[in-house]
Amino acid sequence: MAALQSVRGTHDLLDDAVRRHRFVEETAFAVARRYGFGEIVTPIFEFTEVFARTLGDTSDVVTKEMYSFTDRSGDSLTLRPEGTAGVARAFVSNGLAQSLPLKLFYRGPMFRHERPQKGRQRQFHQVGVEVLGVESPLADIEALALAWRVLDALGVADVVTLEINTLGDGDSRAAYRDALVAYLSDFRDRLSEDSRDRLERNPLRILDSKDEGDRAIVADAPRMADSLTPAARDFFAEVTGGLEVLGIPFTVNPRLVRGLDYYCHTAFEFTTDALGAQGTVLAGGRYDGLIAQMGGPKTAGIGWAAGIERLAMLTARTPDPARPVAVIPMGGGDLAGLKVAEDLRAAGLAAEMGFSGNLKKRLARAADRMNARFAVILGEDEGSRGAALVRDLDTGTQDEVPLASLAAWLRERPPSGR
RNA sequence: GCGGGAGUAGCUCAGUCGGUUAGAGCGCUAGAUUGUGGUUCUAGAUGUCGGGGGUUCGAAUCCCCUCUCUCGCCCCA
Repeated sequence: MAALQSVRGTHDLLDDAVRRHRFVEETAFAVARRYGFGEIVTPIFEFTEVFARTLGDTSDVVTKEMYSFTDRSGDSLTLRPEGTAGVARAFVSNGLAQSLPLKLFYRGPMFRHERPQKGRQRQFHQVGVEVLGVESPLADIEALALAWRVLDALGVADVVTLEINTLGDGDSRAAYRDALVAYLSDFRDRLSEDSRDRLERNPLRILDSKDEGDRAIVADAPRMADSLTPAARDFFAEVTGGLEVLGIPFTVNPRLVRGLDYYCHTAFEFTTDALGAQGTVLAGGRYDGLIAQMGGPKTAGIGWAAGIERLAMLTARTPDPARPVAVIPMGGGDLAGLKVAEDLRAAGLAAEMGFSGNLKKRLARAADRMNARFAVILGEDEGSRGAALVRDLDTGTQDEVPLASLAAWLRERPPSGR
């Protein structure tokens, strides 16, 4: 291993990257709050069974991507690869069935041992929401509306498309799976190697194979829609109908399948073609059986998760950092300058000191690097009158302001955007 | 996990018949200039040439291994 470097697939966030990251996170939560969501924070690691049991034995996440380790007590623990399992576990652990319905927002790091690519890291970050205890498709519609509003608030709604499908209820899914396997088995020899494997483990996944040959075979395969029970069909119709009422654009993609076992009924993905191979930016679906499967009371659930890094790469809107006041002491009065800066900070203003170079250079730095709106010049002349010279770096005008009222003066003139 | 491409200063890169002390631009630091703006000028600092091994009198340059990034597959946010 060369010198000092971060672990493969992990990255430091610096300056702009941090700001973009937080912007995505805060924007998502701000919008979620408008929909009545509260925040939940769960540990970033759990007992391995929490993930193994909920995600399904056949999923790639469980079979080859988990960061698992044995701790000093001999327990097998795993860094969370996704958020829903932990939230579901917390729901059961804390007896939250008493508090239904619940609308929960979460954010934080996730870990998957995958080969890194652009938009794919081993430690990445998600924001996500879960709605628990609402069986009605209204919850699906609201969750999708929230997703749409978040993407819109981030300024990425126009480069993203919503694809949606139904996986049906348990009966629908079992019937469809049988029909699909029966059909595909006839073409077994012509399927790609990957898909022959999928035929055993997860036949639905063959539907969205990228292999040309597979696609030709799949084109004539039986369709999920034909296997849906009337109830499942009605459910999906209500979801799509709701999206139309709310004016949220979408396309039905009958081949859309979700990777994790716990999904049923509604499945959806917001994708973009601006990110290379990792086009999915936000995805989720309904998981009515999950909590019961974990040993809790039968509880409906729907949720989604979005990749913060992927969204951060898409969003052009990064808010500028707050513009500070630049305090520039002259005549060697550095400590006096520090005192003035300290008073401004105590009054709630952002203040930075400009120490080095002559006045000309200090002003240039204040305007350029610090992006300050005002420079407070502490000169000897003004100092003798108990005042400072405040220069507006945007307009070039300056006023002499008594030190006693400096903070109040500045507060009346909040720094505008860059 | 599989297959392709790439790694030289903080950033973008030049450096290929193997040949002294490895370069440029930008950025950084300081000065010109302790009292008025992003320009300019001058000076300066910084590299285990991703890491390890090998070939050679001599390796940033050729060979092997490895690490990381990147593109695609698998899969996913």
